Amino acid sequence: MGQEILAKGYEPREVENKWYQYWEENNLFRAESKSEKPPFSIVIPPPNVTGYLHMGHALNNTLQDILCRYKRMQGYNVLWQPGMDHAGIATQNVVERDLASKGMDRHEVGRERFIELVWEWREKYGGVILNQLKRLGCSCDWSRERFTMDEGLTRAVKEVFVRLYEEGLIYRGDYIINWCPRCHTALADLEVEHEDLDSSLYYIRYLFENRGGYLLIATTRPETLLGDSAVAVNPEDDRYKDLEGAHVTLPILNRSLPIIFDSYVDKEFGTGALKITPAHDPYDFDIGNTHGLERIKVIDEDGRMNDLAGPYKGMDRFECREKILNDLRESDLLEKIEPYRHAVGHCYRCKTMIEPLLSKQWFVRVSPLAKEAIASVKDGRTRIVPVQWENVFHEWMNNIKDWCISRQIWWGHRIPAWYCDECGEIIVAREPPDACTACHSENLQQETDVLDTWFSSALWPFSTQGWPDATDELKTFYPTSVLVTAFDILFFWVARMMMMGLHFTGDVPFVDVYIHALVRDAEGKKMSKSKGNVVDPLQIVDRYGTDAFRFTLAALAAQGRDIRLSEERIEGYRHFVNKIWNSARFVLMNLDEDTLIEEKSSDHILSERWILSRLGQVSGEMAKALDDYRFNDAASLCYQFVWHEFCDWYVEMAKPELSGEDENLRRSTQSNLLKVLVAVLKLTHPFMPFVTEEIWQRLPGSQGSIMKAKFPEASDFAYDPQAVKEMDLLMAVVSGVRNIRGEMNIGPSKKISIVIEMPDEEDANVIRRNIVHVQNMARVDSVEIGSSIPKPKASATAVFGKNQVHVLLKGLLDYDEERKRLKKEIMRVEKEMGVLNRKLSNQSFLSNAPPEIVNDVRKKVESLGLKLQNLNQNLKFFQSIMD
RNA sequence: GGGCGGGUAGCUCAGUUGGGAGAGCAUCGGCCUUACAAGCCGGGGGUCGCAGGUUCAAGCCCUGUUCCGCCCA
Repeated sequence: MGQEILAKGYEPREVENKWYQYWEENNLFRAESKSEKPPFSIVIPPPNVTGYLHMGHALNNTLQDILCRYKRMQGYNVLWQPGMDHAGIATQNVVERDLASKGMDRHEVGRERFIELVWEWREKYGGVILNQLKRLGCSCDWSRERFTMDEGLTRAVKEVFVRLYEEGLIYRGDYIINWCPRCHTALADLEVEHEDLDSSLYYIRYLFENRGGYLLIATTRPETLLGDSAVAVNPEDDRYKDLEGAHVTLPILNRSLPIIFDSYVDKEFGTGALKITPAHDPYDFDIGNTHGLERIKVIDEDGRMNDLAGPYKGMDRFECREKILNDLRESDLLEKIEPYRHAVGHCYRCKTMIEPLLSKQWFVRVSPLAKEAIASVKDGRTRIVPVQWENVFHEWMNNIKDWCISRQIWWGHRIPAWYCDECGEIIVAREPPDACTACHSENLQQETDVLDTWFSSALWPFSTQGWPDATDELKTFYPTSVLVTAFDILFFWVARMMMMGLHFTGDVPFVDVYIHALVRDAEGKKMSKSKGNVVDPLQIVDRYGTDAFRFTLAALAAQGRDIRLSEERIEGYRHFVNKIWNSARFVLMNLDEDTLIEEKSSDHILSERWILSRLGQVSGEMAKALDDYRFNDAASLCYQFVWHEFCDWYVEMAKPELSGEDENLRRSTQSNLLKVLVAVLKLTHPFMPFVTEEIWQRLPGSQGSIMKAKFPEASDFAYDPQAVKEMDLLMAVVSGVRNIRGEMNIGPSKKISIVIEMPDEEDANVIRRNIVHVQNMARVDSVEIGSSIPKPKASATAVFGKNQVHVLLKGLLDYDEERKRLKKEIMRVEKEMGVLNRKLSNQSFLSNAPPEIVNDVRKKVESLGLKLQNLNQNLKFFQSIMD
């Protein structure tokens, strides 16, 4: 009994830092650039450099860590590639706020200095989240950390930009884009969040020229009428058939507007007549192009009315709306206002209302790239799990529009394009050119815009591995094995990585994409700062320990469903951590100093043959579940096995052997306990890295970290069907007695005698051999076993199949209680038999159902029949006593 | 408006080729049985949203319907 005794309860706080440090110091997270081992690689979805850990990160990274630890234990050369993106707009905002607090703005400090300040900020405050990931136990290879603004990744960005430009897949042009007047930059369509708002539909009279009357036009944005260049109606609309060639007068500015015919116009909406403002609405822009209309821009980049807005010049767009409505009212041109609810776009960073603006921007021509990505999913080169996301992916990819990649901010990859002051030539190059390629002028200006952060994130799987160089890392780890992410960046990131990866490496960036759930609060709402329902993962970790938290996330991570996180659930799994701790405590307390795991199987006793059989099955099932990304199944298999098989039955059955006289049996039991505990720790390690390491390190004979142990396989343990069958019988006997105790309120301290009636001699022998366990687990004093023993008087009986267990209860038995209990049981069995008998008397069931199903039903009826017979006899017996 | 997902025990959710409805928590009863009261033993609790249909057999497949959530326009 020389083993170190574990503390009574598991205290995560002390343990976690210690082992994380140990893992790092021993380089256990390091991937090998070249290796004989098969590769397994994951690139982390790079968090923002400004970010703090939230529940989404916690789930996302826990799942990745589970996979990485599992694969490492299976002998793979695992790379978990960590890093961050530079979050252009968000980071710039942070540093600008900093400046503002000192009464400055970025224009005062200038571009160069400002970028220096951002780097300084990044060194000082950026990347907090990476240390937070460490508290979750994440086993990233930190020696390979990357940042999208690093030199290497910047080189990849330039290379990609130049090549795409040369291939004609990047172009610059005047288009309607989404403009954020607060961030002062263009945004991609994806970066606009639509929100339904209660608004109004304004009906405005556009007077006809050269004839009486007016055309009534409905609009949600009256201030844009200043930029109108036409009015459109549907050519099929009978109401407006006679308007061919007619003109109306634009209210207030009194310009003449043609009436045009376009089938885009919805006859049902408003009055069926649409004002066309090509410079301030994406659809109007398209119609304007079709009809060659003038683009009149009346709102500027600050969201203010410009010179062309006439009397409204200088007004804010919302102020202008009110003023125009007033003016229209005064001129009797505002006919009515109807309440109207519609979706309005907002900036995803700052929530400011988006202004669609005509602007010169850089775009990626996406559809040729999308084709390849679509094909790669269709032919299975990339597999999306769960599969239903494939539809969403295809839906979006098939309707994809060009991607606006230029941003009017300073923090980011500056677009490698130069404009010639002399001839206007555009030069796109990897290095700054000395002179214009067309006119040889040296007066060149570099483009001031930077690239969308997602442009660099799209290169992440290969830019982090050294591309465009042909590095060992690329050869070893690309394509990556799986990408783990939430669906909300399926388009932002996943699709774009696929397009870029396929185009530039010729191969998919990842073989699998596992899309996991979104974490919501207990009410099912998305967690957000503005709602104030954010739960800080690190507070949870502080309260319950990392292992309990991680296990909870895994247990809740069912495919295709959102996660509602409740603290009760986490608390429940903290109990599980403690359960494992205490089972280890028990095992260690009962080992000898020289106990070792032995591999003999011939003389194993029933409980050992059984637990090893189950261990093998569970190991196989857990591996299968993890291979299929069914994290919740893997977690619950683990929970069920450890608690309800290992602890509830096997450990209990080891107790008499440990305290018994038989020295050999005692030693082999010790050995087997250790063997099963070791396997349990290994199976659990990917979910609960800390507690398993802590216990592992205290086990006799364990060397190094549990991280390097081999994950158990089904074939590591002998499967013994006979043992499983015998154990079922034993469990039924024990449960039968416990059930009677429970229902009749006979406390465990009251010792009882039982009589077991088993017609089958072999069954009886099984129980005879294991009688000590029946006594121990059911707390029984004396037992009698036989093939036909008359039911003792004053006893309660548990019936299972053809077998019966009578519990002698002289002086303890409440006859009435026992009759009630029997009647209840009889009713239950009769109900069940009724269902099955109806099946058997159904001719079409007998002829159509597979024979094995019919056979099963027959067997069940037979066994239930025996049980019912016994139950009825018992009931009759009690009734005769009562009489 | 288009598309997707979901309604299963009081709560949160599993349920993988259709074949006897499950788990955790909560609840009730009994226990300090020398690993664990963060524990042990036992019990109760569901017309699987509603209505049809296919089938010998439907929580699962089909149709319709209602409610909730999300995505896209």
